[in-house]
Amino acid sequence: MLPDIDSLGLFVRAAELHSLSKAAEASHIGVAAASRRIALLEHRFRTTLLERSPRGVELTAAGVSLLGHAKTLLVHLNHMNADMNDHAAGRKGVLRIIANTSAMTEYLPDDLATFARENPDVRLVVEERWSAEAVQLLQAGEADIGIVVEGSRTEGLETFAYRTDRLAVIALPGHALVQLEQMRFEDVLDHDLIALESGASMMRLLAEQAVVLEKSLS
Amino acid sequence: MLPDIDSLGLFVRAAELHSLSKAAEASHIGVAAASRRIALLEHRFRTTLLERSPRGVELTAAGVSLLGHAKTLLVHLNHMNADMNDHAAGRKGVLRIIANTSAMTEYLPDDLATFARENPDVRLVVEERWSAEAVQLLQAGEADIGIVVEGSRTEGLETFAYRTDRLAVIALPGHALVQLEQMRFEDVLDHDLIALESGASMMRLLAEQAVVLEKSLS
DNA sequence: GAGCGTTACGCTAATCGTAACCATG
DNA sequence: CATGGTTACGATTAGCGTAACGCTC
Repeated sequence: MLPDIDSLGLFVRAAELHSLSKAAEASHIGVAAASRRIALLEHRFRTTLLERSPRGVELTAAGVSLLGHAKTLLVHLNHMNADMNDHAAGRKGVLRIIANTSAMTEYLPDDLATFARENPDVRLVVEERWSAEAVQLLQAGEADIGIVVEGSRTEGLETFAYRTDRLAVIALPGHALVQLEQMRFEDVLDHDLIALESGASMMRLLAEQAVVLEKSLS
Repeated sequence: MLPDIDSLGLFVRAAELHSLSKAAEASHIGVAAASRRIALLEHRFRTTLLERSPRGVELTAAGVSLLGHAKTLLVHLNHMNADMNDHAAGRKGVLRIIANTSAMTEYLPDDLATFARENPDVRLVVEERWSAEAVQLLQAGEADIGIVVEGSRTEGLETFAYRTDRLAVIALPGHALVQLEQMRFEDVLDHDLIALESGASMMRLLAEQAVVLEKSLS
């Protein structure tokens, strides 16, 4: 039911070289075998993939579709192989972590240092991204762990509470906010704010809270 | 060099059922064959994937890594198969289009109607997303065409100009802006605006232009 | 001894390369 | 007639199931 990898690789080469013969050579098999493998692929899919002519092959519509899938599939397979090579070489693998700005600067460095000390064989790759991007990368399998701000849309992902982040307001001495005995988020909204870029999830979160309070971030 | 799909499928089942025998049965092959296939996989990767015990199998660290890769790989393979089945059935495939709000409401419906009339065998799937999300989906191969606002980060993607969008300012009669003979973007920035959500790319674009003019959106 | 995984041994079936065969510019 | 793809045939080999075996609870 499922097609085999080698044939897909052959197909990709044939499609890109516009030639079965070249593809066969590149795949280190005979032309006859190549022809049959493609034919088998077509029979399996019940569709013609290549338009044959005496001076090469061209993709059909179905071929174009398959080419896209096959290429990303092969790329993924290479990632897998690389990972497994890491394991074979003793490294226990790569842990890809995506963190937002606050985690990156606050808690993460310490935690990562501890983890790295206890697991010297695990290679850590850390990237800083906005929460929304982090979720996308996680869903695409491009990363293993993401640290995002509360309230992010995390469909299909497992979530755990990591740390609590405290936000502070900085104002000039004598500013109206400083006069207050107890400052609530609501009070802050009455003033102009200098904060993060508007794309940051932190800001989205603040904006959502502002809406709840029937005010707006300005 | 590359592992075969069937073995990966077997491995996934073995990992999830914690049993080689069950996995063999589920894969419609004998236990002996299953054992050998896993052994071959391990030999190929030069790593042990499963910890054997008299009452089943458990994943090793390398096995956990492989399981993740194998599962997403198999999912992708199913997508591919589905697509090819579409082609076999005469449908020329699915064109997945991601559009932002303005394209969705302005130009796209007409263009899609025309295309659908001329290509009845192509199934169209349209989704509305913000430009940044659209780019992510395209890069992940989850969509074929995206319509985004100018200035989006489109690394690794081909871009073409689609349509020009005209923005309008709506104000009460007698508003300062209405008095102007000719209104420039710069002039608009001197006033408070009610526009789209701050996450929308359109807003990012406006904000960038505002920065160029040394003003700010408020 | 019941359950589970592994190894040994024939056998079948898939796959290959060589070579002869078509089609087109 | 040179180029590129296809089909035929014999040989190789990779993969299967049956069956015997080893280990642990």
